[in-house]
Amino acid sequence: MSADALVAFEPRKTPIQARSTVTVEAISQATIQVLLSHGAERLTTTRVAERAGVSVGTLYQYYPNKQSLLFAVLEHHMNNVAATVEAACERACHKPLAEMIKEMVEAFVDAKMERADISVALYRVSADVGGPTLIKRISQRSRKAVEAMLQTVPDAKSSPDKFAIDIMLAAMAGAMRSLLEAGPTSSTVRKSREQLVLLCQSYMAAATARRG
Amino acid sequence: MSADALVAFEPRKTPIQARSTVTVEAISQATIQVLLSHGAERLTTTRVAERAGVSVGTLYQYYPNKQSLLFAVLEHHMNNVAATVEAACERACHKPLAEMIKEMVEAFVDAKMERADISVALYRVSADVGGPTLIKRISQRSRKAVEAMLQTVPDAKSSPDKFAIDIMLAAMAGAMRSLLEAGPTSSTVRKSREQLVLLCQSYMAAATARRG
DNA sequence: TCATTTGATGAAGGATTCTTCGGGTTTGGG
DNA sequence: CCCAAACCCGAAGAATCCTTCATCAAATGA
Repeated sequence: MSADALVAFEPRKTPIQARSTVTVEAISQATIQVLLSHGAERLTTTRVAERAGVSVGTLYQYYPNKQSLLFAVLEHHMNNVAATVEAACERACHKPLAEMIKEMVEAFVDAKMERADISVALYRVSADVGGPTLIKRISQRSRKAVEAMLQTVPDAKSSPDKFAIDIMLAAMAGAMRSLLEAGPTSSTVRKSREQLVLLCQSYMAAATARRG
Repeated sequence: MSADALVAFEPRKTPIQARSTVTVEAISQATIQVLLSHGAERLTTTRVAERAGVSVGTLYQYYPNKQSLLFAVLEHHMNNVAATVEAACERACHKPLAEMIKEMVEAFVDAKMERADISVALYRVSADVGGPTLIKRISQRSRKAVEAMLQTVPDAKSSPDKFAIDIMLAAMAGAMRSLLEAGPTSSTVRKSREQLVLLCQSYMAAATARRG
């Protein structure tokens, strides 16, 4: 899935009148609902249109194909998580390293858990919709946010390099995925949350020491 | 995908004569080759049979459906990686903690890289074939191996609990997935390998200290 | 050798889904 | 009020693909 292959998922037409704006939003919501109620396997364009209360033809006026439906939802979800992480990073600037990491990780976990059902459903379709490409693009945003945050640590040691941050984020996201796909209880979520914090804290501390 | 849903992927008939053993193996190999050359999207039972040099009917005599083809390949691949990790754990018993982790992580990374192309292709189909369920089952094997290894650390501190080990393995696997899907260069692989070691080492050290 | 079991064939049935397009409806400005 | 643009409709085209089953071939072993 090359980067420019994503153009095949871009909207076909932009809503102009208020009427169509509502329609597009309804289709987007219907996509999520069908995904949750019927599963990715049995998500059809007809079913989504039906659920949205419009006809298939209307759907195809705004989304060029079935994949673009899921792509839009995936993109929105990931942007949402990335924004949450970025916000946490800004809030945590100038605090001690351990606290920075804690806030960032907890923000991520909480954002994912907020919509755990959607997260799990999207894992399933991610691959068919340019997920990896999208991930590359969006995780860079998070990486930069974390990087900026780390450069404000009070203690003036040098901070970990880009590579280490990428590893940390990938590890965090990967562990979270495992957790979500296993169907976590509120107890395991709580424990995972703190363990994930510890994981990232100890790695960042180690990566910092190495270079400092 | 519940655990007992996996029965739908189990072989339909077991080869008895040598002739059919060859056939089944050919089909399995053909599945991988079609997966790599045509992609998961365009992997059809007919194409696999064609590639294997048999007819579709023959294919269906041993595999109950299309998914079972991919399931078999996925299962084989994961068993292979798990076995490699287990072997590394046994070799690393009684060594210092840091070295244990190093050998385990490196064994995992190397096993994945050995068949990087297959790994990436399987990530794509994993979800459609009971991947998460299979992962749960097989990652338990790795967890137990690591657990056993950790109980032989010379230094007599208490070792991390099951939960921490699960987190570590999930993080390791998740980071590796990110790496593979990004299409790594030999340089990034080398760096990732050592960073992943550091990640797991520092986490295990921290988790041990907490409880010790 | 011959009957029985095992293995292989591949055309065709059956089902599903994506996507288009010709035609009707609504909106909003002039 | 009127018209062009925006919007919506949904039956039908077109393309795939999965899976079966009746039939033929090969192997086994008694």
